[in-house]
Amino acid sequence: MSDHEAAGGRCPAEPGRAMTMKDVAEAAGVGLGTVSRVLTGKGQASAAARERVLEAVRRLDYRPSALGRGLKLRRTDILGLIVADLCDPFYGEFAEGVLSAARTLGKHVIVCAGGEDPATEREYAEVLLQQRVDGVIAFPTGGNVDVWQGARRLGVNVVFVDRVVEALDVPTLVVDNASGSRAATEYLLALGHRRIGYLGGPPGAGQHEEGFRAAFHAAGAAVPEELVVRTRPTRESADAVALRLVRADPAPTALFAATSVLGEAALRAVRAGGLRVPRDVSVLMFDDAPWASLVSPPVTVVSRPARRMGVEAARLVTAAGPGGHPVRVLPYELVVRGSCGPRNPAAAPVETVPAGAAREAEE
Amino acid sequence: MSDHEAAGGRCPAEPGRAMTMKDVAEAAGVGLGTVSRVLTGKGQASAAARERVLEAVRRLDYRPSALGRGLKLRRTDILGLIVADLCDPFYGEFAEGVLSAARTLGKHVIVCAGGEDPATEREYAEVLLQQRVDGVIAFPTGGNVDVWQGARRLGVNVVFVDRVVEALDVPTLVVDNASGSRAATEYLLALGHRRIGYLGGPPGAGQHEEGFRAAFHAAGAAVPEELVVRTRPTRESADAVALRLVRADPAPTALFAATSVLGEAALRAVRAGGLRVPRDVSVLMFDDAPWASLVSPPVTVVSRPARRMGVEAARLVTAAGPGGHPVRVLPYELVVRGSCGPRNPAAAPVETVPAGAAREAEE
DNA sequence: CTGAAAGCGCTAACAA
DNA sequence: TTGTTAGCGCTTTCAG
Repeated sequence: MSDHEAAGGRCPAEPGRAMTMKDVAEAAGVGLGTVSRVLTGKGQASAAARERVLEAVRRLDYRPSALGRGLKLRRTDILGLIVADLCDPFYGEFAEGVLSAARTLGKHVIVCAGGEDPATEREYAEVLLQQRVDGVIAFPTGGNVDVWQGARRLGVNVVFVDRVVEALDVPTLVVDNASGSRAATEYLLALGHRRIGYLGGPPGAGQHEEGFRAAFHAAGAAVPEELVVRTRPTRESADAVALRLVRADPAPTALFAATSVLGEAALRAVRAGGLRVPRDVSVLMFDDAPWASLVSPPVTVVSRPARRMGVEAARLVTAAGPGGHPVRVLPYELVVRGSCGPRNPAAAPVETVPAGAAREAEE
Repeated sequence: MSDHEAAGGRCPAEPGRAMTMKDVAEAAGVGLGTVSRVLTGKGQASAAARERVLEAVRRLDYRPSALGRGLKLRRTDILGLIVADLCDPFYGEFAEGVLSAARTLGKHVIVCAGGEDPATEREYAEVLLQQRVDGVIAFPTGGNVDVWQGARRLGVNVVFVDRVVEALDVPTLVVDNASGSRAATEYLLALGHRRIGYLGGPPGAGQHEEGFRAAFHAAGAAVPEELVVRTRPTRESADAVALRLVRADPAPTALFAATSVLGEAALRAVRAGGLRVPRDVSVLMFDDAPWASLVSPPVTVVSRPARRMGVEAARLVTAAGPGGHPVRVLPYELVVRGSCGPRNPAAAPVETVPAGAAREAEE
């Protein structure tokens, strides 16, 4: 009705209405179908017609609309990705892997960062479904069962990463966080540590705590409950909690962090407390962040193949249909570096100043 | 033609055809328009009708299709984001800012990581335009002028970040990298350094090198050309180049890295060479990566407000129309920590083995 | 080989 | 207030 002036668009940079396939057809003097055939490559078209169409496309600077196409094809070539926090190098690398694999698969990725919050997860999942993405890759919080079920009904493939959700029969890609945490904790235990502080994320974010506890139980030792703390995955919150941990009264002799962001916090807290690693306190964390080998001493970590996980997830979600194993387990690796040492009972209350001076200051 | 069996979909988790607004209308016993009015909130509807519609929506687990909506509205509520590398904490934080701002603006973000490559940039930009995103935020490589012009013609808002492209009149958000680099270099120069190694990204990725050179010129000193190197932004490539830099014959007494990923490489190279920071070599880099203050000594950096830049960019691209300043400059900050010290002429060629042994080895 | 036409799911204008 | 209708831009039969 108000489309009359749209015909002769030739201004070089005005937000005039976008060219459509119909415009191209007219400009090329062919039918709509011919244009489509030429552009999609499906179906035949005479060399002459093809040339005229291509010429018109060039002249009009035509770009097909993925909207029209998607509506017709019931396929958007878009993937959804829900991670906790792009600032965490693990998720950064994972996302990079997804993006890179998606690219070779001819897909694009809508990325959502939802910070382990079920309500946010619901919101994002809902939005992705409405976008009719071809698939979504998510680090599930464990909730929102209904939404995830709705996905399958809409024909949207879902792949979960890092956590298995029992209530849902969704293909899942994990590293065995529980085992990794257990192995790490056992390593610390073997070094003689008993007062090991555990710094974890919100409940549901991995199985680290279970592994931590399992190691203690297997060793017949009691879990130091007052040293087991969880925090939201922000640097501020993590710092506060880590500081509390380090200052616990019978101080911990080792710290285990469930993510590298929490590991950072642990290290900062240790420094703030004037403690030395590993002499005063050992530190161990999940994920081999690039900086882990840069600090001194380099941090002993449980390494997960982040990028590869991203690549695999993208492939999995694209290889439609419930084919094969519902949960695939990728290997972790305990990379021993220099941040963990034997517990030293002799070290007593650490004295950073001569004993005499310290007493002097108190008097 | 083959749509006959789609009517009575009630299987709980089959990929049956998605519900449409028409289905809802029928189930609720109202017209299509009424459903739309209720769901969009625009226009009137009796309480009775509204209730029946909502009920039907719930029963059918209906989710509106953003495709149909977008086609009609000529608006997708999707933003495109093109960064170089999500593994670089700067881009990670930037992306986090974009995502977070987009969320409050009711937009979603398709993220593309293109590694500073013009060809890849073109591919991504093209794709985003075809998706008819509402806007795109990009760290431009400088090329692909035609595509970016096409964007405006399609009514797609574009915002550039970090680099101004003279040939294009696009709203741009930058930190003055040239000034920041110059200030940093002057700092090094003031410390007495002359043999400063420059480790940069591909040409076009920021104005760091210009600033580096400007500082030398202003000081009347000659740029040590053999110490100015550029690399692709991958860790492998960066490591190789950094190593070469450190091993240059009259060795550099200071290193300036244009990104934190390059800074990592510099540090690794320094360690590999058995050198100590800042005694043997000073190190300075762009971007206050979280690990910068964690290593010892903590790294002196030029800090840019990554997250805030992301937030601003998202706002800018959403606040349609060419309103206001075409290029907005955000402040950087030189954060002096412990990785830079005065040049020590007395230190002579560093000898990690006794001089005699060295000669011995040569003979 | 090619043009015409139907329809994907939605919104908005119009008529009732 | 509400139902009907006309497209948004594309792919895909189906005739010609």
